[in-house]
Amino acid sequence: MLMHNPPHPGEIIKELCLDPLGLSVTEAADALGVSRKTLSAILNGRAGISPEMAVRLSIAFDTSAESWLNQQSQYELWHAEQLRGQLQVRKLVAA
Amino acid sequence: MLMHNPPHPGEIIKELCLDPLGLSVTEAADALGVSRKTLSAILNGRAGISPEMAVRLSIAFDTSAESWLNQQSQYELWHAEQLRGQLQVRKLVAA
DNA sequence: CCCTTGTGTTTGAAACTCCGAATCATGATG
DNA sequence: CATCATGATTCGGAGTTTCAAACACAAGGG
Repeated sequence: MLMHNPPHPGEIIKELCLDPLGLSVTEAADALGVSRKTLSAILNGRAGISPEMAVRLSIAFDTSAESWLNQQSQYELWHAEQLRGQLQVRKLVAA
Repeated sequence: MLMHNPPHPGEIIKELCLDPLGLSVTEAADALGVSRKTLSAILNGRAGISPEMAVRLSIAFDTSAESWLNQQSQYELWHAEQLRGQLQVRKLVAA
């Protein structure tokens, strides 16, 4: 079922972008053009990756904005899927 | 560059789900378990597809929640990309 | 003609999220 | 001890998703 609880994208940013370059939160936030608080919240999973933030990440780290946004989507979707059984929805098309 | 302004996902829902089945906004909203207002806002592009709504759509129309959420992401990303040049971001990795 | 019913949309309010400025707590340096 | 940098937290503002209620509009029935 592949029901593995995915890590929040901020964890990925830290491990994949900040740590390898030895960047502090302050340095990275400054480069990204956002406040330390904003980046800190993302790294600690208290904020998601907004579309604008995805573009910022893509510029600073030469990656694809789409991949960051998709990771965020997958993370949010996993949590929404946990509620699938509780949603009162009527099927309109045969399974 | 494929810079085609993408339609908001609500338009897709209407054309791909409601219209083929001859469903009214009222009927579809009722089946999805949300208010008419909520669905109306989505169809008219004044609201996005939330993760929970993506799961609702996947149940009612036997589709993948991921595809709906990805369409929403792509739509938001396109708008964010329009601001790419205005963002004050410093490259941390060589292009 | 008026009244009811059904349609889609809009208004008003509550809850939530992302963000910056300011503040706090911690640890290092002089 | 005092100072400073770092990361996290609190406070407030702006935007978004949601519902309940009310709105405008059309189509029929009395």
